[in-house]
Amino acid sequence: MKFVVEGAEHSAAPEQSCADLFKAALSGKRFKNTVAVSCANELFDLSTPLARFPEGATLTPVSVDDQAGLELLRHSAAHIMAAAVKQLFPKAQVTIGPAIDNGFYYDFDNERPFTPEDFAAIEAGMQKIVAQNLPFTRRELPSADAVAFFTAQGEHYKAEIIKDLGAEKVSLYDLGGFTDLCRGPHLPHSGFVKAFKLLSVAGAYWRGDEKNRMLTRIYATAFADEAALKQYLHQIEEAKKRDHRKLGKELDLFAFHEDVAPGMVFWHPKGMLMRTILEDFLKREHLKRGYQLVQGPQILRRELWMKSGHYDNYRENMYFTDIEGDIHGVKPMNCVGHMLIYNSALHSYRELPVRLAELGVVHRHEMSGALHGLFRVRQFMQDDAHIICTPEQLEDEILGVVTLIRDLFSLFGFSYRLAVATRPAKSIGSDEAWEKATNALIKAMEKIGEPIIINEGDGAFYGPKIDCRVTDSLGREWQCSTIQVDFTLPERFDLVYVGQDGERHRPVMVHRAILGSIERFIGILIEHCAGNFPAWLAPTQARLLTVTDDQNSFALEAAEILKKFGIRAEADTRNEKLSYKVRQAQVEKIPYILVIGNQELEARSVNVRLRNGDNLGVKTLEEFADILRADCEEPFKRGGMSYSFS
RNA sequence: GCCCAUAUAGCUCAGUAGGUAGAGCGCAUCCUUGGUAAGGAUGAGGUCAGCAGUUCAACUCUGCUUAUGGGCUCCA
Repeated sequence: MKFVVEGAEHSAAPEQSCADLFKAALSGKRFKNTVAVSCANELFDLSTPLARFPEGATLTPVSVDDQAGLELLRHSAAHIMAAAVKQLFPKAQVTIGPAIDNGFYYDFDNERPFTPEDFAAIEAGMQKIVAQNLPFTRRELPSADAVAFFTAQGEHYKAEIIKDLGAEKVSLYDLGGFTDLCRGPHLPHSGFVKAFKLLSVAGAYWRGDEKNRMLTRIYATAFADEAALKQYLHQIEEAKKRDHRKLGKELDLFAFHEDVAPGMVFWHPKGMLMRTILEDFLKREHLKRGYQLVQGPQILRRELWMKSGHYDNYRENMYFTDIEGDIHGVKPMNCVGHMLIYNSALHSYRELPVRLAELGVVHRHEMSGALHGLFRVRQFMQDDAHIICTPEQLEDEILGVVTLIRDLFSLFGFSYRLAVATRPAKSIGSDEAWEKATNALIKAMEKIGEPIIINEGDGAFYGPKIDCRVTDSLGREWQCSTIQVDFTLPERFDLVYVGQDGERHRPVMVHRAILGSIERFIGILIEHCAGNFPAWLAPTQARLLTVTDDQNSFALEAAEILKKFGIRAEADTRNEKLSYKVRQAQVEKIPYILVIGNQELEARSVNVRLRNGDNLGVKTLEEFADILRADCEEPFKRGGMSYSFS
């Protein structure tokens, strides 16, 4: 038989394996790293007989250095872990163990949950298996036989999986004395797993369903060499350094008082200042774009939540309070307030679109286990707005919102992806309304030149939506913005407008939030820039440091002058060495450090040092103000926006 | 809500066969007036998360509660 390997034709007997073919076709070094074969986008074991492939097929070697090879290595490492666990804990049942981003896991059902104290023993067991270079051998069995096989071994989860698969036959992989149900492919032998580490244990429901038994999941990672593992562990450490919870404390931005208000933020002066600058900017930007700022009450009577449907669908996430025997609900969303504001007058088609915006504080009772720093809190502010328009205006309105998304995220240096979510199986509204609205969303994205990604059936039950995922500087994705067309609320609240024909018509209503939760966004921003906030947002923009007490009065005077320029400046006149003050300002990540010694004092100027250590030399206060102003304005130019100093 | 781990000074952490606690940073006072990432001395600071139990004795062991961390589930 003939095959194409790396562009060249090779022939081999059909009973030979891919390994035989590659051994002849590849250099020794290349062959040594080859762990699998790829043919027509499908992966196979290296031991697969050539007869399995069609004459003339292109067989691509998969190296352990490839992404695909690494995934395969991790999957095999999961089997090795399961084998080691079974040796140590024969009563433990194995379930599933896939490769994931950055590693792998395996879920076990043991009489007692595993703990990190078990790691050393399990790792030692894995090391033994790795050292033996045990082969992964594939065999196929009729499903019924496989069920009998696993049942006899007491592996009831495996038997259940096979039954649910409903296939005629299944493949099994043997590794030493351990057999696992698996599609494969796997490494030729366990010796390829040169570096691995168990990372954590976690509870995980069988099949991800909370009604099922909770299994013990062991998270781990594996690499083809020790250096890659070390680098990965180092990367985890680096990511921890920019954890917003850690930086929030270090930079004194915010804190939690878990004993009195779990899941709710106490904003300290610096954090609140930053927040205020951000909110202020958002408000101005919304006004510029034709939104009207409004504000509804924080608590509203239960009857209203019944009308809106929140009482039926969202009650368990809401807080309620009894006021003179009347149950009131704390708002989990801002919609209803905006509906009432719209309905306070009869609107003409001439007034549409009405865009009501609110930096609204909402409360949602998140489950205790779900709370996570600023990312998941129980009280937060949304940059929320509701657009009420005619069906014809919908496309332009969506375009406006998508443009705002583009401008705001590029301001912070995030990249983002938009996706349209279409009608789910369970939903309300007419086909025509769904189709019209979905098309408007897609057309608006086309107009602005965004790639069209469709998430079929992922819309809300009440309407289609556009979701936005932003990517931060570490390459992590976050769901922030959402644009949702809503077919229910206009009905429930009987929203109308008077058309040109004098008749009453039902408007279209759109919910939208850009940054989403302000708390969460600030958390993301902190990690995105590692606490090095852009100059326009930094709580302290410049700190004046004196070399000796002799410069103190000028430093205080200079700080006042800079404040008059609209700069957030402060003087550090403490009796400490300059290097000590520099270090502290640096640790606080203050964008500009202004040093004043006798030289600068004489010239009534400052020596400008940047947070990255660069020195811009001696500048007058006016010159420095210009530098800082330009630095603040720079990011706004990207979105064609402007930021004015107060 | 579920599984595992954790809870010691304002912060970061150490500690003890079970005999009521330490360091560094920060803070205060003093000395020092020093040119770009930590000058020195002295001092103040803790009901060892909360509640119960075992014990002559609990920060330490046990149970419960609360919260936090890592996950699962949830996020109409």
